[in-house]
Amino acid sequence: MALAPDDETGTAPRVADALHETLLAWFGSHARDLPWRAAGCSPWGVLVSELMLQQTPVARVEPTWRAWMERWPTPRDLAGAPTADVLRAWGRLGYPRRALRLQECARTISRDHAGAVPSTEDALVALPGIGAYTAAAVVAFAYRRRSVVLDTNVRRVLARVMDGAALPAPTLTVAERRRAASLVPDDDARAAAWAGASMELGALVCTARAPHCDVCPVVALCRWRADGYPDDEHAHRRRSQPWTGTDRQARGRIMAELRAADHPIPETELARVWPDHEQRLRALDGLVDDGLLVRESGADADGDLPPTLVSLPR
DNA sequence: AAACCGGGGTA
DNA sequence: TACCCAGGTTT
Repeated sequence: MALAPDDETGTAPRVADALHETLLAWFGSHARDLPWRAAGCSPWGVLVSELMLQQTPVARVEPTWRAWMERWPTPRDLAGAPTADVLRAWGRLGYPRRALRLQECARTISRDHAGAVPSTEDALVALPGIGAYTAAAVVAFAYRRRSVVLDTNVRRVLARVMDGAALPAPTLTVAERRRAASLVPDDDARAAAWAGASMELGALVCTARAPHCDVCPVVALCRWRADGYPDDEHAHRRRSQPWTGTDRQARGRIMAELRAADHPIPETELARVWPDHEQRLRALDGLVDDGLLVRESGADADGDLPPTLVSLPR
């Protein structure tokens, strides 16, 4: 009866134990030495890293994170900074709304939490820019407490090892979350280590395109491998996002121009970086709506119609 | 459930 | 060229 499925989850407890032992041991010797994993890193440092790591790879986040934490070591420091400086420091990490949300986050923490990063998922999820994944990650990595950290890497690892699927379903299901929860060790310290280990395996070994099964510590437990690497069942439903010529690219060009400028710029001058008039206006409107840019009327020296100027918010 | 939101690296 | 990558918010 030892290999009978767990009545709640359909998971054999013995498989879970073997996964834990193997993966935690592997993580002990293969974890990357990242600055937000250092012993002295504050919860705020962990939170900042998680916001930056939403959709941006480690290699590009690391230098920005170091400079950011040196400049604004605490939530109160960031809360008091000019938003223009925050957006410039964010640089080319992408999705600049995250920078705005991070500063809002700092202000809420300063005002409602006495400047201390909350340690519960409920309080964390209530903060701007923090969803289920980031809240769980802060609980695990900043406070070393048990949580269910389920990002795209963990989903892929579990889909392969447990389900024998090439990739997880396009959208996270309730059953998937419940199964992931059942695999998190009960103990706080081991649960936090499990979160790091399962993410790390997905990031370094069990990669989406070309997994490195030759060096995988759990290769012997992997159902996807045992089943002969079946194809992705959901391939027909996945579509990649276009980039060239999109509004997103236009927004990026405009933001880059404004970050580089040290004074307001006439709207018409932005035609230099995005010639299409209609699309430029649409992108500009969106950026203003998002609070990433502000419009102001230009100086009116001689009664002519003043040009509209745009700049980063103060 | 689907759309929107950046940008750089790699096969 | 196509696809990948430590998500969250809005509709």
